[in-house]
Amino acid sequence: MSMGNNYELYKVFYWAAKTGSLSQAAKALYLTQPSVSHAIKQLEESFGVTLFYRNAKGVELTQEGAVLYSYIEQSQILIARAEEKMAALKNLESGELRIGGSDSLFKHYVLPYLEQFHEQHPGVKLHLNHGTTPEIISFLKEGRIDLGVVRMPIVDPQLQVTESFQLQDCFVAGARYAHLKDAVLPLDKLLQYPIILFSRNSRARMTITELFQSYGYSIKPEIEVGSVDLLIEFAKRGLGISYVTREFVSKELEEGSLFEVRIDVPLPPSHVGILTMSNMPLSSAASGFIELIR
Amino acid sequence: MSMGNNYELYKVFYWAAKTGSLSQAAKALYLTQPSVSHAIKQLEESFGVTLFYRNAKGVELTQEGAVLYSYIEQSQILIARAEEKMAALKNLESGELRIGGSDSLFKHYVLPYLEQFHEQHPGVKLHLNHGTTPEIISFLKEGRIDLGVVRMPIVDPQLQVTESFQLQDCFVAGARYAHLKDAVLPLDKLLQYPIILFSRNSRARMTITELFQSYGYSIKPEIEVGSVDLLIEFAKRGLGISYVTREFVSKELEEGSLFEVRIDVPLPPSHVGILTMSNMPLSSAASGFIELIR
DNA sequence: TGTTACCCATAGACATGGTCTATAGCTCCT
DNA sequence: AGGAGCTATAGACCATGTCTATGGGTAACA
Repeated sequence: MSMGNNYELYKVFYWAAKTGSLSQAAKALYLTQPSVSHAIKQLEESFGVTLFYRNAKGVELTQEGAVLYSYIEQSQILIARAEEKMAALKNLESGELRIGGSDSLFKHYVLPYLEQFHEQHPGVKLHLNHGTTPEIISFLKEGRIDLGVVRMPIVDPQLQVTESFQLQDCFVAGARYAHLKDAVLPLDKLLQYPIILFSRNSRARMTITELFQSYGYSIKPEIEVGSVDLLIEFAKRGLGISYVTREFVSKELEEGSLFEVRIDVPLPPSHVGILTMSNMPLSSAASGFIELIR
Repeated sequence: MSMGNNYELYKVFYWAAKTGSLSQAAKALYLTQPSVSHAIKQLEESFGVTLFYRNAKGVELTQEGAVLYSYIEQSQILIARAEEKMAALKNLESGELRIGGSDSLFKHYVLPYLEQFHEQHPGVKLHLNHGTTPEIISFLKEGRIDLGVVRMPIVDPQLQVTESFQLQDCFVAGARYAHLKDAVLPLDKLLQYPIILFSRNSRARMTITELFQSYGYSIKPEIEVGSVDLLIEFAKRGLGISYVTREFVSKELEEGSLFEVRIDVPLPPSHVGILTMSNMPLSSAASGFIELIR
């Protein structure tokens, strides 16, 4: 018989050596004693060496057997650890979840889910990567994140999109423009006021620009800011009318520091989608999180 | 599917991960690609986790797969080492050989074989334990030595005896008794000279005492010494006639510093035997050595 | 000195499951 | 568009790992 064993035999050998008894090993492995006996014999024949002394009380390692055991023991322990670890990964007791998205989506939309997820699965490490939608898509394709949270629509055959939530953008203003509180403004009226928009090429910015163009107007911001927080802050201080996602200013709307400025055309809702790579399996953590979010 | 895998699957997983290709793994393991594909799928199902991303170029570990690999790689390396080591043990490139025997037998009989064995198998460590025959037998039964080299006869059902060599005891004297060189002495004549015997309860001492008794004489040594070397030395210096093993004084007999004192009754030859435990398998080193010695 | 009770070894029957061939689908490259 | 990689799937087959039944041996104990 040649080298290149059935590794299964090592498991049997390990238990036989560990328990000092073929019968005990058989019990531990849910086998019968003859099976174990046969397995050990196979190993011995494959090595051309006797591994155990057999006596009336059980078995005992020979010199050669002891040498083999010193290696196999470590090997088996590693495998046992591996199996534990895999179970932990599957049960979300360990592992990591890497999410990409914009800061504002994280803060106002993803955060509560992340908190809940982290509470349920404290063993899973969280990695957040923020960036614009195109950046997030790159991250995904490079395998740097497991899933991305971005605004719809996204069309990319490589990406799997799960729509998960609807957001409504709107115009808001602070106390200085209190007289607009109950008005419904036509677009041209609105444009007479200073407008504050997000400066970067965000989905929302593109949407509102296109909307005004479709009605024959061109919306040009008085102020451009780089973060949603500033958008809100500037509106509060009366520097103009901000175009923001309503869900992100719900607190301000409630407490009255901001109010919505209605206009006479419908603003299309925007959808938030969860992006994953199509044809690429999800990690347990990622699929667990997506399940939670829906 | 539950935990407690066929460890054979890990071997397949290892090669798939290592080569980054199920087809390559199949080649390495002398399997077909579908077998490997099936094996990986089994592992994945057993863990409830995807281990590889499949793409047109081959496969790539997922997060979970990478975790598994970090454990399995070590485990497989250990097994590979174990298999190498076992082959080395079998081929006597490593291991150890523990022999018990009396100093004189080592020096005059075992040593040449040991030298030859060591030359052929320099990787095998040698351990020599000297002691009397009963001590050697104890060592054997305690498992402290692999084989013992002692004088026959030995009767012990637990021991396996291989007779290997015949020795002839005889009386020798030095220059001072040169006049006895060509004589053949009757026993009573011999007893008029001072006799030097080994002091301990050796097989040789018992044999000669019994021999004289069977002829109605009692042999009482003038001098008792504790080693064969002293037995030889005292005879050389003319302190008396020593009873020694002829083969141990072959050098002295040749160079003429000692000569044999013949007597008129035949001295029975004694046999050297190799003792091993019966019903206990021999180590490769031990059986290799026994094979050499015969 | 039987008797019991535990070991391990062996033989032979059986069925599981690992391996194969054949085939299809996919992606990348020319 | 065609070819050459890759992996997945389906289904057949038989090797081999597992079982039951049995035997022999040793240790403990009455």
